[in-house]
Amino acid sequence: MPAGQRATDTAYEAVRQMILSGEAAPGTRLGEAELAEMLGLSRTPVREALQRLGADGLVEVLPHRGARVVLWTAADLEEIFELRTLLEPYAAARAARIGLEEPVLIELRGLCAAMERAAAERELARLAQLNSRFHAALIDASGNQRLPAMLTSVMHAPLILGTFHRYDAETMARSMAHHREVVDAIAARDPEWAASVMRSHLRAAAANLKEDQ
Amino acid sequence: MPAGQRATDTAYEAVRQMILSGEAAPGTRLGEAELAEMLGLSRTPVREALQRLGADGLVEVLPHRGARVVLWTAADLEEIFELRTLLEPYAAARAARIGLEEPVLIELRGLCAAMERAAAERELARLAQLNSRFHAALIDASGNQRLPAMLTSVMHAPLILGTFHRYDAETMARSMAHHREVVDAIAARDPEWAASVMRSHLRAAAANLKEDQ
DNA sequence: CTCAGTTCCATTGCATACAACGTAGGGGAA
DNA sequence: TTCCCCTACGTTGTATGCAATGGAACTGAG
Repeated sequence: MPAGQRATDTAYEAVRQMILSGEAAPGTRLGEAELAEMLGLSRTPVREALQRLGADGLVEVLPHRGARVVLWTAADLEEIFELRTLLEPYAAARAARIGLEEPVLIELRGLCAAMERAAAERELARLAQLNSRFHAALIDASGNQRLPAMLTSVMHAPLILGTFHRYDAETMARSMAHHREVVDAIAARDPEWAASVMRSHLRAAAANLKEDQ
Repeated sequence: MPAGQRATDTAYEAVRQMILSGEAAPGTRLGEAELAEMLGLSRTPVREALQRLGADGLVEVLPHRGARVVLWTAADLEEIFELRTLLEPYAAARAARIGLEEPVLIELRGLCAAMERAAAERELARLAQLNSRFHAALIDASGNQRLPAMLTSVMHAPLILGTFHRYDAETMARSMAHHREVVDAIAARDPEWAASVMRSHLRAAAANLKEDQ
Protein backbone atom coordinates (compact mmCIF):
# COMPACT_ATOMS: atom_id res chain seq x y z
CA MET A 1 0.00 0.00 0.00
CA PRO A 2 2.04 2.93 -1.26
CA ALA A 3 1.65 6.44 0.05
CA GLY A 4 0.78 7.82 -3.36
CA GLN A 5 0.15 11.39 -4.35
CA ARG A 6 -3.61 11.22 -4.24
CA ALA A 7 -5.55 13.06 -1.60
CA THR A 8 -7.25 9.78 -0.76
CA ASP A 9 -3.90 8.25 0.14
CA THR A 10 -2.97 11.27 2.21
CA ALA A 11 -6.19 10.94 4.16
CA TYR A 12 -5.79 7.18 4.51
CA GLU A 13 -2.28 7.45 5.90
CA ALA A 14 -3.17 10.35 8.17
CA VAL A 15 -6.17 8.67 9.77
CA ARG A 16 -4.34 5.37 9.95
CA GLN A 17 -1.50 7.01 11.82
CA MET A 18 -3.94 8.75 14.14
CA ILE A 19 -5.34 5.37 15.10
CA LEU A 20 -2.06 3.48 15.23
CA SER A 21 -0.38 6.15 17.32
CA GLY A 22 -3.24 6.14 19.78
CA GLU A 23 -4.10 9.76 19.05
CA ALA A 24 -7.56 8.56 18.04
CA ALA A 25 -8.57 6.25 20.86
CA PRO A 26 -10.80 3.21 20.26
CA GLY A 27 -14.42 4.31 20.08
CA THR A 28 -13.56 7.79 18.85
CA ARG A 29 -15.99 9.14 16.31
CA LEU A 30 -14.40 10.04 12.97
CA GLY A 31 -16.57 12.70 11.34
CA GLU A 32 -15.98 13.25 7.64
CA ALA A 33 -16.27 17.03 7.73
CA GLU A 34 -14.07 17.28 10.80
CA LEU A 35 -11.26 15.21 9.29
CA ALA A 36 -11.58 16.96 5.94
CA GLU A 37 -11.07 20.35 7.52
CA MET A 38 -8.22 19.07 9.69
CA LEU A 39 -6.40 17.73 6.64
CA GLY A 40 -7.29 20.55 4.30
CA LEU A 41 -9.19 18.27 1.92
CA SER A 42 -12.76 17.84 0.88
CA ARG A 43 -15.00 15.15 2.29
CA THR A 44 -14.76 12.94 -0.79
CA PRO A 45 -11.22 11.56 -0.34
CA VAL A 46 -11.71 11.40 3.44
CA ARG A 47 -14.81 9.34 2.90
CA GLU A 48 -12.94 6.99 0.60
CA ALA A 49 -10.13 6.64 3.11
CA LEU A 50 -12.59 5.74 5.86
CA GLN A 51 -14.11 3.06 3.63
CA ARG A 52 -10.68 1.57 3.09
CA LEU A 53 -9.91 1.66 6.79
CA GLY A 54 -13.23 -0.04 7.35
CA ALA A 55 -12.20 -2.82 4.97
CA ASP A 56 -8.91 -3.07 6.88
CA GLY A 57 -10.83 -3.54 10.09
CA LEU A 58 -9.36 -0.46 11.74
CA VAL A 59 -12.59 1.50 11.80
CA GLU A 60 -16.22 0.53 11.89
CA VAL A 61 -18.50 2.28 9.43
CA LEU A 62 -22.24 2.19 10.03
CA PRO A 63 -24.65 3.34 7.32
CA HIS A 64 -25.86 6.87 7.94
CA ARG A 65 -24.01 6.91 11.23
CA GLY A 66 -20.43 7.46 10.29
CA ALA A 67 -17.16 5.85 11.29
CA ARG A 68 -15.66 5.03 14.69
CA VAL A 69 -12.32 3.60 15.70
CA VAL A 70 -12.97 -0.05 16.48
CA LEU A 71 -13.09 -1.24 20.05
CA TRP A 72 -11.25 -4.47 20.80
CA THR A 73 -12.66 -6.92 23.28
CA ALA A 74 -10.80 -9.79 24.91
CA ALA A 75 -12.65 -12.15 22.56
CA ASP A 76 -11.39 -10.15 19.58
CA LEU A 77 -7.82 -10.49 20.75
CA GLU A 78 -8.26 -14.22 21.21
CA GLU A 79 -9.66 -14.53 17.69
CA ILE A 80 -6.86 -12.49 16.23
CA PHE A 81 -4.13 -14.54 17.85
CA GLU A 82 -5.79 -17.75 16.73
CA LEU A 83 -5.78 -16.57 13.13
CA ARG A 84 -2.23 -15.34 13.36
CA THR A 85 -1.25 -18.70 14.83
CA LEU A 86 -2.64 -20.35 11.74
CA LEU A 87 -1.24 -18.01 9.13
CA GLU A 88 2.12 -16.76 10.34
CA PRO A 89 3.73 -20.13 10.98
CA TYR A 90 2.66 -21.05 7.46
CA ALA A 91 4.31 -17.87 6.19
CA ALA A 92 7.52 -18.63 8.06
CA ALA A 93 7.55 -22.19 6.76
CA ARG A 94 7.06 -21.04 3.20
CA ALA A 95 9.79 -18.47 3.53
CA ALA A 96 12.11 -21.21 4.77
CA ARG A 97 11.08 -23.52 1.94
CA ILE A 98 11.59 -21.08 -0.88
CA GLY A 99 14.64 -19.53 0.76
CA LEU A 100 15.40 -15.85 1.12
CA GLU A 101 17.99 -13.68 -0.57
CA GLU A 102 20.88 -12.59 1.60
CA PRO A 103 19.80 -8.90 1.66
CA VAL A 104 16.40 -9.92 3.03
CA LEU A 105 17.98 -11.94 5.79
CA ILE A 106 20.23 -9.02 6.63
CA GLU A 107 17.22 -6.73 6.78
CA LEU A 108 15.41 -9.13 9.11
CA ARG A 109 18.45 -9.40 11.39
CA GLY A 110 18.71 -5.62 11.36
CA LEU A 111 15.12 -5.42 12.57
CA CYS A 112 15.93 -7.94 15.30
CA ALA A 113 18.81 -5.79 16.49
CA ALA A 114 16.70 -2.64 16.36
CA MET A 115 13.96 -4.33 18.35
CA GLU A 116 16.43 -5.45 20.98
CA ARG A 117 17.70 -1.90 21.36
CA ALA A 118 14.16 -0.56 21.62
CA ALA A 119 13.31 -3.22 24.21
CA ALA A 120 16.40 -2.41 26.26
CA GLU A 121 15.42 1.25 26.36
CA ARG A 122 11.76 0.43 27.01
CA GLU A 123 10.82 2.37 23.89
CA LEU A 124 7.66 0.34 23.56
CA ALA A 125 5.95 2.38 20.87
CA ARG A 126 9.02 2.11 18.68
CA LEU A 127 9.33 -1.56 19.52
CA ALA A 128 5.74 -2.21 18.49
CA GLN A 129 6.33 -0.49 15.19
CA LEU A 130 9.52 -2.43 14.49
CA ASN A 131 7.76 -5.61 15.48
CA SER A 132 5.02 -4.92 12.96
CA ARG A 133 7.62 -4.33 10.29
CA PHE A 134 9.38 -7.56 11.16
CA HIS A 135 6.24 -9.64 10.96
CA ALA A 136 5.14 -7.85 7.79
CA ALA A 137 8.53 -8.55 6.20
CA LEU A 138 8.21 -12.23 7.03
CA ILE A 139 4.73 -12.36 5.60
CA ASP A 140 5.94 -10.73 2.42
CA ALA A 141 8.79 -13.20 2.31
CA SER A 142 6.34 -16.08 2.28
CA GLY A 143 5.80 -15.46 -1.40
CA ASN A 144 2.04 -15.75 -1.02
CA GLN A 145 0.69 -12.58 -2.54
CA ARG A 146 -2.63 -12.74 -0.72
CA LEU A 147 -1.29 -13.21 2.76
CA PRO A 148 -0.31 -9.58 3.43
CA ALA A 149 -3.79 -8.32 2.60
CA MET A 150 -5.40 -11.05 4.69
CA LEU A 151 -3.32 -10.22 7.70
CA THR A 152 -3.71 -6.44 7.61
CA SER A 153 -6.97 -6.83 9.47
CA VAL A 154 -5.27 -8.62 12.35
CA MET A 155 -1.82 -7.08 12.47
CA HIS A 156 -2.62 -3.71 13.92
CA ALA A 157 0.10 -2.13 15.95
CA PRO A 158 -2.07 -0.79 18.80
CA LEU A 159 -2.77 -4.37 19.76
CA ILE A 160 0.86 -5.29 19.77
CA LEU A 161 1.72 -2.23 21.79
CA GLY A 162 -0.78 -3.35 24.40
CA THR A 163 0.90 -6.74 24.64
CA PHE A 164 4.39 -5.30 25.05
CA HIS A 165 3.26 -3.16 27.95
CA ARG A 166 2.54 -6.31 29.90
CA TYR A 167 5.90 -7.95 29.23
CA ASP A 168 8.36 -8.36 32.07
CA ALA A 169 12.10 -8.56 31.33
CA GLU A 170 12.18 -12.31 30.97
CA THR A 171 9.15 -12.48 28.65
CA MET A 172 10.57 -9.67 26.58
CA ALA A 173 13.90 -11.45 26.23
CA ARG A 174 12.12 -14.60 25.14
CA SER A 175 10.15 -12.70 22.54
CA MET A 176 13.32 -11.15 21.12
CA ALA A 177 14.99 -14.56 21.07
CA HIS A 178 12.05 -15.94 19.10
CA HIS A 179 12.60 -13.32 16.41
CA ARG A 180 16.24 -14.28 16.06
CA GLU A 181 15.38 -17.96 16.02
CA VAL A 182 12.79 -17.60 13.26
CA VAL A 183 15.32 -15.87 11.05
CA ASP A 184 17.90 -18.57 11.78
CA ALA A 185 15.38 -21.28 10.99
CA ILE A 186 14.58 -19.64 7.69
CA ALA A 187 18.25 -19.14 6.89
CA ALA A 188 18.74 -22.85 7.64
CA ARG A 189 15.90 -23.60 5.24
CA ASP A 190 14.05 -25.61 7.84
CA PRO A 191 10.30 -25.02 7.39
CA GLU A 192 9.25 -27.11 10.38
CA TRP A 193 11.58 -25.26 12.68
CA ALA A 194 10.50 -21.87 11.38
CA ALA A 195 6.81 -22.65 11.73
CA SER A 196 7.31 -24.08 15.18
CA VAL A 197 9.16 -21.06 16.52
CA MET A 198 6.61 -18.71 15.08
CA ARG A 199 3.82 -20.71 16.69
CA SER A 200 5.60 -20.53 20.04
CA HIS A 201 6.12 -16.83 19.60
CA LEU A 202 2.44 -16.18 19.03
CA ARG A 203 1.13 -18.54 21.67
CA ALA A 204 3.45 -16.94 24.21
CA ALA A 205 2.04 -13.54 23.33
CA ALA A 206 -1.51 -14.83 23.50
CA ALA A 207 -0.89 -16.45 26.89
CA ASN A 208 0.54 -13.24 28.27
CA LEU A 209 -2.52 -11.38 27.10
CA LYS A 210 -4.89 -13.70 28.89
CA GLU A 211 -3.11 -13.62 32.21
CA ASP A 212 -4.36 -10.39 33.71
CA GLN A 213 -7.60 -10.24 31.83
CA MET B 1 -22.81 -7.79 4.08
CA PRO B 2 -26.46 -6.80 3.92
CA ALA B 3 -28.14 -5.68 0.72
CA GLY B 4 -29.16 -2.34 2.17
CA GLN B 5 -31.18 0.38 0.55
CA ARG B 6 -28.26 2.62 -0.29
CA ALA B 7 -27.25 3.24 -3.87
CA THR B 8 -23.73 2.12 -2.96
CA ASP B 9 -25.06 -1.28 -1.94
CA THR B 10 -27.12 -1.52 -5.10
CA ALA B 11 -24.03 -0.85 -7.18
CA TYR B 12 -21.93 -3.24 -5.11
CA GLU B 13 -24.37 -6.10 -5.48
CA ALA B 14 -24.96 -5.40 -9.17
CA VAL B 15 -21.29 -5.35 -10.13
CA ARG B 16 -20.57 -8.28 -7.87
CA GLN B 17 -23.26 -10.31 -9.58
CA MET B 18 -21.93 -9.29 -12.97
CA ILE B 19 -18.58 -10.73 -12.04
CA LEU B 20 -19.80 -13.82 -10.23
CA SER B 21 -22.22 -14.73 -12.98
CA GLY B 22 -19.48 -14.42 -15.56
CA GLU B 23 -21.25 -11.61 -17.40
CA ALA B 24 -18.19 -9.47 -16.74
CA ALA B 25 -15.30 -11.70 -17.77
CA PRO B 26 -11.89 -11.51 -16.07
CA GLY B 27 -9.93 -8.60 -17.46
CA THR B 28 -13.03 -6.62 -18.36
CA ARG B 29 -12.68 -2.92 -17.82
CA LEU B 30 -15.22 -1.45 -15.39
CA GLY B 31 -15.67 2.21 -16.26
CA GLU B 32 -17.32 4.31 -13.61
CA ALA B 33 -19.43 6.40 -15.97
CA GLU B 34 -20.51 3.36 -17.94
CA LEU B 35 -21.65 1.44 -14.85
CA ALA B 36 -23.30 4.52 -13.41
CA GLU B 37 -25.41 5.02 -16.49
CA MET B 38 -26.23 1.33 -16.73
CA LEU B 39 -27.47 1.31 -13.13
CA GLY B 40 -29.14 4.70 -13.22
CA LEU B 41 -26.87 6.13 -10.51
CA SER B 42 -24.16 8.75 -10.33
CA ARG B 43 -20.48 7.87 -10.34
CA THR B 44 -20.09 8.42 -6.62
CA PRO B 45 -21.77 5.25 -5.30
CA VAL B 46 -20.40 3.23 -8.22
CA ARG B 47 -16.92 4.38 -7.35
CA GLU B 48 -17.43 3.41 -3.73
CA ALA B 49 -18.70 -0.01 -4.78
CA LEU B 50 -15.63 -0.56 -6.95
CA GLN B 51 -13.38 0.32 -4.03
CA ARG B 52 -15.14 -2.26 -1.88
CA LEU B 53 -14.88 -4.88 -4.60
CA GLY B 54 -11.20 -4.02 -4.81
CA ALA B 55 -10.83 -4.68 -1.10
CA ASP B 56 -12.66 -7.98 -1.60
CA GLY B 57 -10.16 -8.91 -4.26
CA LEU B 58 -12.75 -9.24 -7.00
CA VAL B 59 -11.55 -6.26 -9.00
CA GLU B 60 -8.22 -4.55 -9.37
CA VAL B 61 -8.20 -0.77 -9.11
CA LEU B 62 -5.22 1.16 -10.42
CA PRO B 63 -4.81 4.85 -9.59
CA HIS B 64 -5.96 7.05 -12.46
CA ARG B 65 -6.53 3.98 -14.57
CA GLY B 66 -9.78 2.56 -13.31
CA ALA B 67 -10.96 -0.87 -12.32
CA ARG B 68 -10.78 -4.26 -14.05
CA VAL B 69 -12.13 -7.66 -13.15
CA VAL B 70 -9.19 -9.59 -11.75
CA LEU B 71 -7.48 -12.25 -13.81
CA TRP B 72 -6.65 -15.49 -12.01
CA THR B 73 -3.47 -17.31 -12.78
CA ALA B 74 -2.61 -20.87 -11.85
CA ALA B 75 -0.35 -19.51 -9.12
CA ASP B 76 -3.27 -17.51 -7.72
CA LEU B 77 -5.39 -20.64 -7.53
CA GLU B 78 -2.61 -22.50 -5.77
CA GLU B 79 -2.26 -19.67 -3.23
CA ILE B 80 -5.98 -19.54 -2.65
CA PHE B 81 -6.30 -23.25 -2.00
CA GLU B 82 -3.33 -23.17 0.37
CA LEU B 83 -4.97 -20.45 2.42
CA ARG B 84 -8.31 -22.19 2.41
CA THR B 85 -6.56 -25.38 3.51
CA LEU B 86 -5.25 -23.49 6.52
CA LEU B 87 -8.40 -21.66 7.48
CA GLU B 88 -11.36 -23.86 6.64
CA PRO B 89 -10.26 -26.94 8.55
CA TYR B 90 -9.77 -24.63 11.51
CA ALA B 91 -13.30 -23.34 11.02
CA ALA B 92 -14.71 -26.84 10.83
CA ALA B 93 -12.83 -27.88 13.95
CA ARG B 94 -14.08 -24.90 15.88
CA ALA B 95 -17.62 -25.51 14.77
CA ALA B 96 -17.29 -29.09 16.02
CA ARG B 97 -15.81 -27.94 19.31
CA ILE B 98 -18.42 -25.35 20.16
CA GLY B 99 -21.23 -27.45 18.72
CA LEU B 100 -24.03 -26.31 16.47
CA GLU B 101 -27.72 -25.84 17.11
CA GLU B 102 -30.00 -28.40 15.53
CA PRO B 103 -31.50 -25.90 13.03
CA VAL B 104 -28.02 -25.08 11.73
CA LEU B 105 -27.22 -28.74 11.21
CA ILE B 106 -30.51 -29.18 9.40
CA GLU B 107 -29.69 -26.22 7.18
CA LEU B 108 -26.27 -27.67 6.36
CA ARG B 109 -27.78 -31.06 5.53
CA GLY B 110 -30.34 -29.29 3.38
CA LEU B 111 -27.53 -27.67 1.44
CA CYS B 112 -25.86 -31.06 1.05
CA ALA B 113 -29.05 -32.49 -0.43
CA ALA B 114 -29.50 -29.51 -2.73
CA MET B 115 -25.92 -29.81 -3.93
CA GLU B 116 -26.39 -33.50 -4.66
CA ARG B 117 -29.46 -32.73 -6.73
CA ALA B 118 -27.63 -29.99 -8.63
CA ALA B 119 -24.69 -32.30 -9.23
CA ALA B 120 -26.96 -35.07 -10.52
CA GLU B 121 -28.52 -32.67 -12.99
CA ARG B 122 -25.13 -31.16 -13.93
CA GLU B 123 -26.43 -27.74 -12.92
CA LEU B 124 -22.92 -26.58 -12.24
CA ALA B 125 -23.61 -22.88 -11.81
CA ARG B 126 -26.26 -23.66 -9.22
CA LEU B 127 -23.96 -26.19 -7.61
CA ALA B 128 -21.16 -23.64 -7.32
CA GLN B 129 -23.50 -21.19 -5.66
CA LEU B 130 -24.79 -23.77 -3.20
CA ASN B 131 -21.26 -24.86 -2.51
CA SER B 132 -20.30 -21.29 -1.66
CA ARG B 133 -23.26 -21.04 0.69
CA PHE B 134 -22.30 -24.30 2.36
CA HIS B 135 -18.73 -23.24 2.98
CA ALA B 136 -19.83 -19.78 4.08
CA ALA B 137 -22.28 -21.31 6.55
CA LEU B 138 -19.51 -23.46 8.01
CA ILE B 139 -17.23 -20.48 8.32
CA ASP B 140 -19.95 -18.54 10.09
CA ALA B 141 -20.52 -21.52 12.36
CA SER B 142 -16.90 -21.40 13.47
CA GLY B 143 -17.78 -18.56 15.80
CA ASN B 144 -14.75 -16.57 14.72
CA GLN B 145 -16.13 -13.23 13.68
CA ARG B 146 -13.14 -12.31 11.56
CA LEU B 147 -12.96 -15.44 9.50
CA PRO B 148 -15.81 -14.62 7.09
CA ALA B 149 -14.24 -11.31 6.11
CA MET B 150 -10.82 -12.92 5.72
CA LEU B 151 -12.13 -15.58 3.44
CA THR B 152 -14.24 -13.37 1.18
CA SER B 153 -11.11 -12.63 -0.80
CA VAL B 154 -10.54 -16.31 -1.55
CA MET B 155 -14.04 -17.74 -1.72
CA HIS B 156 -15.21 -16.39 -5.03
CA ALA B 157 -17.72 -18.51 -6.84
CA PRO B 158 -16.25 -18.18 -10.35
CA LEU B 159 -13.23 -20.11 -9.15
CA ILE B 160 -15.32 -22.86 -7.70
CA LEU B 161 -17.38 -23.07 -10.84
CA GLY B 162 -14.19 -23.60 -12.78
CA THR B 163 -13.23 -26.51 -10.57
CA PHE B 164 -16.59 -28.20 -10.86
CA HIS B 165 -16.38 -28.16 -14.63
CA ARG B 166 -13.39 -30.44 -14.42
CA TYR B 167 -15.00 -33.00 -12.11
CA ASP B 168 -15.87 -36.41 -13.43
CA ALA B 169 -18.66 -38.43 -11.83
CA GLU B 170 -16.43 -40.14 -9.31
CA THR B 171 -14.69 -36.97 -8.17
CA MET B 172 -18.02 -35.22 -7.91
CA ALA B 173 -19.44 -38.01 -5.76
CA ARG B 174 -16.41 -37.84 -3.50
CA SER B 175 -16.80 -34.10 -3.11
CA MET B 176 -20.46 -34.49 -2.15
CA ALA B 177 -19.56 -37.23 0.31
CA HIS B 178 -17.01 -34.91 1.92
CA HIS B 179 -19.71 -32.34 2.56
CA ARG B 180 -21.89 -34.91 4.30
CA GLU B 181 -18.96 -36.19 6.29
CA VAL B 182 -17.97 -32.75 7.55
CA VAL B 183 -21.47 -32.16 8.85
CA ASP B 184 -21.49 -35.56 10.52
CA ALA B 185 -18.14 -34.87 12.12
CA ILE B 186 -19.39 -31.59 13.49
CA ALA B 187 -22.61 -33.17 14.71
CA ALA B 188 -20.45 -35.79 16.45
CA ARG B 189 -18.48 -32.96 18.05
CA ASP B 190 -15.21 -34.33 16.78
CA PRO B 191 -12.91 -31.42 15.84
CA GLU B 192 -10.08 -33.57 14.51
CA TRP B 193 -12.41 -35.47 12.25
CA ALA B 194 -14.07 -32.32 10.96
CA ALA B 195 -10.76 -30.60 10.24
CA SER B 196 -9.37 -33.67 8.56
CA VAL B 197 -12.30 -34.12 6.20
CA MET B 198 -12.26 -30.47 5.29
CA ARG B 199 -8.57 -30.67 4.55
CA SER B 200 -9.15 -33.70 2.32
CA HIS B 201 -11.97 -31.89 0.58
CA LEU B 202 -9.81 -28.91 -0.28
CA ARG B 203 -6.72 -30.83 -1.24
CA ALA B 204 -8.80 -33.00 -3.56
CA ALA B 205 -10.12 -29.88 -5.24
CA ALA B 206 -6.64 -28.40 -5.50
CA ALA B 207 -5.24 -31.61 -6.98
CA ASN B 208 -7.96 -31.71 -9.59
CA LEU B 209 -7.17 -28.17 -10.55
CA LYS B 210 -3.53 -28.90 -11.12
CA GLU B 211 -4.10 -31.94 -13.28
CA ASP B 212 -4.82 -30.42 -16.64
CA GLN B 213 -2.94 -27.23 -16.11
C1' DC C 1 -41.75 12.58 37.34
C1' DT C 2 -41.78 9.54 33.41
C1' DC C 3 -42.56 8.47 28.88
C1' DA C 4 -44.13 9.09 24.23
C1' DG C 5 -44.42 12.03 20.30
C1' DT C 6 -42.55 15.56 17.50
C1' DT C 7 -39.46 18.83 15.75
C1' DC C 8 -34.93 20.34 14.69
C1' DC C 9 -30.14 19.84 13.70
C1' DA C 10 -25.93 17.62 12.64
C1' DT C 11 -24.13 14.22 9.72
C1' DT C 12 -23.95 11.03 6.09
C1' DG C 13 -25.44 9.77 1.19
C1' DC C 14 -25.70 11.13 -3.49
C1' DA C 15 -25.34 14.05 -7.62
C1' DT C 16 -22.96 17.16 -10.45
C1' DA C 17 -19.23 20.21 -11.95
C1' DC C 18 -14.49 20.92 -12.49
C1' DA C 19 -9.48 19.63 -12.33
C1' DA C 20 -5.73 16.44 -13.14
C1' DC C 21 -3.80 12.55 -14.90
C1' DG C 22 -2.88 8.91 -18.50
C1' DT C 23 -3.24 7.24 -23.03
C1' DA C 24 -3.73 7.24 -27.89
C1' DG C 25 -3.13 9.40 -32.08
C1' DG C 26 -0.97 12.50 -35.29
C1' DG C 27 2.84 15.39 -36.90
C1' DG C 28 7.59 16.47 -37.38
C1' DA C 29 12.53 15.49 -37.44
C1' DA C 30 16.32 12.25 -38.05
C1' DT D 1 10.47 4.62 -42.43
C1' DT D 2 10.98 5.06 -37.58
C1' DC D 3 11.16 7.27 -33.46
C1' DC D 4 9.95 10.92 -30.41
C1' DC D 5 7.24 14.55 -28.84
C1' DC D 6 3.27 16.93 -28.35
C1' DT D 7 -1.44 17.71 -28.40
C1' DA D 8 -6.27 16.21 -27.59
C1' DC D 9 -9.49 13.28 -25.62
C1' DG D 10 -11.42 10.25 -22.32
C1' DT D 11 -11.18 8.75 -17.78
C1' DT D 12 -10.39 9.10 -12.95
C1' DG D 13 -9.77 12.25 -8.84
C1' DT D 14 -11.60 16.04 -6.06
C1' DA D 15 -14.69 19.70 -4.57
C1' DT D 16 -19.10 21.36 -3.50
C1' DG D 17 -24.16 21.59 -3.03
C1' DC D 18 -28.38 19.45 -1.96
C1' DA D 19 -31.26 15.54 -0.21
C1' DA D 20 -32.16 12.11 3.26
C1' DT D 21 -31.41 9.79 7.42
C1' DG D 22 -30.61 9.39 12.55
C1' DG D 23 -30.34 11.13 16.96
C1' DA D 24 -31.17 14.51 20.49
C1' DA D 25 -33.66 17.86 22.64
C1' DC D 26 -37.99 19.75 23.66
C1' DT D 27 -42.90 19.51 24.61
C1' DG D 28 -46.94 17.61 26.14
C1' DA D 29 -49.88 14.19 28.34
C1' DG D 30 -50.52 10.59 31.69
